[in-house]
Amino acid sequence: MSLEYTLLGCLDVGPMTGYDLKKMLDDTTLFFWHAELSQIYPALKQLEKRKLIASQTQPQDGKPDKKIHSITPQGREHLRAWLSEPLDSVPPVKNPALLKLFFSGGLPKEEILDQLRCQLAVQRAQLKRLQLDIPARMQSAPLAGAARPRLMWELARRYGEAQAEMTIRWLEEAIESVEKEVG
Amino acid sequence: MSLEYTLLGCLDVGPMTGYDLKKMLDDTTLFFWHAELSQIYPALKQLEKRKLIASQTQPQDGKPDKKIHSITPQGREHLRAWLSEPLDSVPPVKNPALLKLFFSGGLPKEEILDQLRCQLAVQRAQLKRLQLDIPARMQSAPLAGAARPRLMWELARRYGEAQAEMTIRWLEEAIESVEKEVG
DNA sequence: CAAGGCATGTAAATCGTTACATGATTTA
DNA sequence: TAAATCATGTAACGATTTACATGCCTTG
Repeated sequence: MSLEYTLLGCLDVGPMTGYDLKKMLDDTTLFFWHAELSQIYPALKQLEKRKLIASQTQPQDGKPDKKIHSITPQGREHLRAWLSEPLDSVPPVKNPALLKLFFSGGLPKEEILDQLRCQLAVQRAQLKRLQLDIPARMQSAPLAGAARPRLMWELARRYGEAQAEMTIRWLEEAIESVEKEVG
Repeated sequence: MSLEYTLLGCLDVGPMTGYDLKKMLDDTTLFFWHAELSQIYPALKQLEKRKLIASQTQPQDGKPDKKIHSITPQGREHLRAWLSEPLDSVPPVKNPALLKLFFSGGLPKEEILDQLRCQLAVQRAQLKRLQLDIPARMQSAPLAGAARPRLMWELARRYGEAQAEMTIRWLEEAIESVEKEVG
């Protein structure tokens, strides 16, 4: 259900093709939302049928024609209604790394530590990406100029950064706890 | 795919019914993993067909017969193989709260603040649950006695706690940033 | 000359939620 | 007396992923 609003939210920034939408998601929301092209194209068709977006076709040669989608006034209204709706519960989370750790009590100590060290490397790489790549990509994304959207984007990025930093601290402490443990 | 390992991981602790498995998940892993009964029952059937678990039926009256599932040696081996497999990428995350904020740049300042304050209340409640309810439930969960599993469970709980604390700090700062903002 | 970007999609399969169906016992 | 707990499941729907299909142009 959120994919619908994700696409409307992106198109609220400016007209785009399905391919552009995928790139925009990968460049800006990847660390808190993602979607495949095979999911985006049918969703766009459905949004058009509901008159929440409109499209115009731009002929090309050598490539399939470009279909440029734009949000309609009804679409903008629909998006706005969703944005105003309060989110009053903790979103359901699925964290396979934590799940694995949770069941790893029976493993040899060294294997648990290997797993935790691997996660630590992954998270440190992720933090670097959030501090270097993402800001650059957000800068170059369409209409990043307006003050208010830029603040929102920066807040989202800061969340990702804080999340990665927190996870790194937690992993460092977890490694210590497991190392110290008797048995 | 992870549901399969989740069930094996739980049954590695001791034999249980589908209903018990659901309760165990709700009591211990809820803040990083969950599943519905309608998903658990078919998954158990499939695991039994693959000889990774076995079941025995206990007649009852007034209620459907209990089906008590237990992990087989092959099942234990299967679980172990999964646990040893390194997780070398950032798990894909979906955070609808962050998604909404990301697109809220066009909303009146006060509406953004309402949304953030609502999230703050939700997260404070979540933190309390992680500090009070979850430890109590983990204590009463089957075989919580063994030292190594208990350490893993405590590490998972600490992650949830750190996550909630981080989110609260982030929301407090986000509210300040939006309040201060001109326009 | 292989890989990746550009540009569209469809089809099949899997994963997950919500609703339905049954029915006794216990608790508020 | 209504709701929750115990206990099993199925069916329908919706969301998501993976694989398939096409084909040119650019970059390394």
